[in-house]
Amino acid sequence: MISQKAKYALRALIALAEMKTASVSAAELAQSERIPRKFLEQILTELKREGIVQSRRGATGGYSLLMPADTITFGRILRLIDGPIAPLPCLSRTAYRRCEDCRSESACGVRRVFADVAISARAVLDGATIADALTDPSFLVQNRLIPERA
Amino acid sequence: MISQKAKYALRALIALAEMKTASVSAAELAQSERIPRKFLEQILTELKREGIVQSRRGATGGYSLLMPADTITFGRILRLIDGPIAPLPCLSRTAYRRCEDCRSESACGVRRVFADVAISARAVLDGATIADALTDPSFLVQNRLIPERA
DNA sequence: ACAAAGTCCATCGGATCGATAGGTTTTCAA
DNA sequence: TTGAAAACCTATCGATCCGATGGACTTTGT
Repeated sequence: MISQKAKYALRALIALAEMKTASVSAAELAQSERIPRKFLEQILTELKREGIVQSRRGATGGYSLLMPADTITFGRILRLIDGPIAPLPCLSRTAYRRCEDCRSESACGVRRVFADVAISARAVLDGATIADALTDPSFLVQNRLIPERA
Repeated sequence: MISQKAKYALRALIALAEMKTASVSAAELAQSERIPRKFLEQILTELKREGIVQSRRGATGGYSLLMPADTITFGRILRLIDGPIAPLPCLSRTAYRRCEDCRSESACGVRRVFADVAISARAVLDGATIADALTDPSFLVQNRLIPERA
């Protein structure tokens, strides 16, 4: 199960991608997406630090995407918010950690099985982008973000 | 990330499958697998309640598999110990729950992407069994639990 | 100057995780 | 028949995480 926070982050990015307007305030975004405002602010700040989102302070300030929606992968957001995608620490590429009590990594049957899970999960999550998740299909076609939905 | 408890459960089952002897005490199993004994007892009790493992009480008591190792899937153990495999509650087959704040399930872009993750994760986990994870390959061949390792 | 908005940091209640502890019941063997 | 070994049951614990809230501060446009 992914965290609520990661869901919020993804939905916020999708909403930002759908907005034509230059920027949206956290308050507006919170209301339209039904996300607790202060919590959303934290999330957006993280996304900003990652360089995914841009902010402008002061009155008329707000947030906007800093990169094209079809270059922001689910995998990147998930790793940022929830940590490694791999189901075992010893299978993470981005945050490898040896399993404390494991005798031999190469002989570990549990690891062998979960390696397959990790591979396929990564394939999906590093392949899917915010653009793939936009709610209005006509938007996708109009903007040529995806060729067509398979 | 799967829980430590699920890892213990899988390792315990693998160890039980590898044992030729009729039954093993929790204490022995705990020592050989380096799992906290009392914690392991809880796990084995759960596995027993599920009908995966058998127990005999009293002196000379212990645990043994109640079904062939190649019929015990990773998916089953994971669901028992860690809960649903699906990354979103609204994608779980075994424990479906609507996402509280979701407007429309069918229009949810996040859901669409994670549906693919769920499908592939299930394919792997419901396909892999304890027999697939046994450490000693010769055991597998000898007992014809798998034809050969791909 | 003031209001609106982002930023920073602390805290909080509740849940979960990993484990430990102690007592009870069953069983076997001496 | 009694004592040890083992499963079984329930409670509790400390640490961490999760989801969220609050307040103080800074920046910015009008």
